[in-house]
Amino acid sequence: MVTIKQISEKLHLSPATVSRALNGYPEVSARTRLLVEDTARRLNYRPNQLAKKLATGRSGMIGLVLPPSPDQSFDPTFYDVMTGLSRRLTELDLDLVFHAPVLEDEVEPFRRLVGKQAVDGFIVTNPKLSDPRIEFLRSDGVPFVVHGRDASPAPDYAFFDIDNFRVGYDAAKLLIDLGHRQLCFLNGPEDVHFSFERRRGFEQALRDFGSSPVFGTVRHGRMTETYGYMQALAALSEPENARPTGIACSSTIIAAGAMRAIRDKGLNIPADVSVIAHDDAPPQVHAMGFDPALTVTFSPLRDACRPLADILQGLLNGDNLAGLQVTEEAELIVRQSTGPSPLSKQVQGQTA
Amino acid sequence: MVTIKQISEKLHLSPATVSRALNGYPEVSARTRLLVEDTARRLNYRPNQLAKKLATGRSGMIGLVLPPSPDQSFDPTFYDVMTGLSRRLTELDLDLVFHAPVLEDEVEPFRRLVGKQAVDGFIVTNPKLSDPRIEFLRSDGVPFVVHGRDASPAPDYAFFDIDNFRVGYDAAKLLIDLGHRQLCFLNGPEDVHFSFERRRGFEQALRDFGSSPVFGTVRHGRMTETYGYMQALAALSEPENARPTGIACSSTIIAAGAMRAIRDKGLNIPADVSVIAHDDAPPQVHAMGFDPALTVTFSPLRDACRPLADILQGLLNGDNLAGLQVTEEAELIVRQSTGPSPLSKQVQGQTA
DNA sequence: GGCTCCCCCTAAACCGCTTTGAAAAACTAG
DNA sequence: CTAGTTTTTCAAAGCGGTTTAGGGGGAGCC
Repeated sequence: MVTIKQISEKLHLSPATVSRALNGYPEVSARTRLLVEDTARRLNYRPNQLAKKLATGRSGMIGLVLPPSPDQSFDPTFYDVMTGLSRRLTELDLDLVFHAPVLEDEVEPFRRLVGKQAVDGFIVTNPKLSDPRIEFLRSDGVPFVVHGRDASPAPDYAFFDIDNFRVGYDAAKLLIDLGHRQLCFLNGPEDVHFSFERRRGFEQALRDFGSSPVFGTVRHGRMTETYGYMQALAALSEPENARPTGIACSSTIIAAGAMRAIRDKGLNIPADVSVIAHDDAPPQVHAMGFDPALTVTFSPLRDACRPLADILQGLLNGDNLAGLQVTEEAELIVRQSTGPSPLSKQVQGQTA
Repeated sequence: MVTIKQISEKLHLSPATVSRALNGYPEVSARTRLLVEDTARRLNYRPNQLAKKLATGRSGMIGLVLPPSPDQSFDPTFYDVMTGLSRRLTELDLDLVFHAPVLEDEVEPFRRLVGKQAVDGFIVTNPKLSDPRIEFLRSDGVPFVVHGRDASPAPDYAFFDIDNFRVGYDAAKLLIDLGHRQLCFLNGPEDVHFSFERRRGFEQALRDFGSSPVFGTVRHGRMTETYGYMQALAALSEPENARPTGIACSSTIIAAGAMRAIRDKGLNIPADVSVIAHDDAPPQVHAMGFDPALTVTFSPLRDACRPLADILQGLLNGDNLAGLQVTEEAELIVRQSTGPSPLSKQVQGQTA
């Protein structure tokens, strides 16, 4: 392995100058810089990361801990985040160190990594409404950025989130605008912030557009196809006057289940029942291809990776927190799975 | 952060002694050692990993690169490996640094990590028959262990694999013993070693037990439910005399598809068609619950993680290669998805 | 008492890089 | 030509550990 010292000797320069030249410091002449850069290249010099890190006090490692999962199954969205994150961090010359917690203690990997001084910061995914990992990192003063957020009304940490209130709001609004008066929202788990926000948005829309009364029920659960199927089936089995004509889903996977249930009931989409979902574009489900094409609020998870990485870097550079709390809007894309309520003739006048 | 120097000053000892005491070197008195250990604990001393690594020349990091996937979808088995590996490596005080390649170049992440001197070794998963990653690492002299192996008849690297020849052989043998004379093998992709080996085993069994002629076709493809469904459907649509009564599958996911196809054809399992699969126990599919219970060759992926990690550690310690090439047997578990051939009366005499 | 031996410990070098403080070199101005 | 700046370079001190070479002092032996 070729070191800075070797280069300096070869060039009759001091290691200090070589280091400066390679790291773009101004106090080195252009000629010397070129010379150094050239020899470094020719000698195929690679700075020893460890030495660099020891000297600078930065490890260049970012901790990523697999979020705890209720059953031991895998959250496919995490995979998406992980790969996207890795790619972006690589560009920033940071590395991802991955840990899977032993199930009992979700904080332990963080404690361990912090104790070892092995990482400069963390990315926290799938935060709970009240999350012990966030609590720990905050109290320990370790830099971290959250994908999503916890329940605190004004978080004092860096995060990247989408406007989940709007997701719920827009879904409900669209359905209401189409004349639907009996809605059902198949939301995510009850203990995560995004579900909470979407529910708030959903219910706010019910209130805002309730010139004629609109009814909506919200159901919570793990976002699986089965959950979507079962809950939609249950909703559609209600007596006629409580049966939803518009179903909002917190994920495309849920929507897949819901649509299956609708069909099993002998109903048509969107003639009898409209379906809208939030789509964060997990590749598995995208490939599925919905028929009819699904109306969604759209915000690809992968798109979150770049900001997440960049926010973290900002954090490490000591940037102001204000710029490191990002909330993005999801895009409403209307396709064929939503249409006017089958009962809309009765209420059209009131809506318009 | 408390350092060795602080401890040494507090105790009026030299840093050298403290270092020795903490690392269990013999040339330090029992009394001193206890003293040092005790103060270290009280002061909550954590050795700086970077400094340690710089001094010892070991980074304590293991590289894990997401294997390239033909489409961009996720191989759920990789997740299993990743978590299991992380847990075991944590016990060995090693950390996993994760990289996702940009799609064009699967070797690049390795080159990068090696260049940065960021890792002590690699775990390579999903090897191809001829694999550029293995090629690179070998030529570069970096320690690595392969989960599976490539096509070389006598690999000169460390690996952990299951006896895939036997997997194919046992599956065919079981079906043949049950009187089946027309078999079909829905194997994995053509360009991976395990498929190749299983096919070899499968075909060997056909030859070994061919006192009465046995026919078997082997199909290759990506191991998805759809693949299983399509291929099984195709096989079952053959003219009567070429229609398989026993289907072997390279994974439980394939089997799920195959079983669906069998049912769609109005056939019964195992009365009309027997199904056997290889089961590496990915949690997603396990949960699925087969009906009838699936006969399998069994070897959980998770079980591979511990040996993989241990082999790698052996490698880093300079152990002899011979002990670091491990092939394990899969276990044959006969359940309800296999039964005598519906045509067995005709051939029973010849088999017994 | 003098000698060796062993045990326990220390001083100092080292890992490869960064960074501070100061000196040398190269300009600029008077 | 000298004094004063500015630019460029260097020596040396870290970063926090490990490790080598060596030293003090008590025990054992003659």
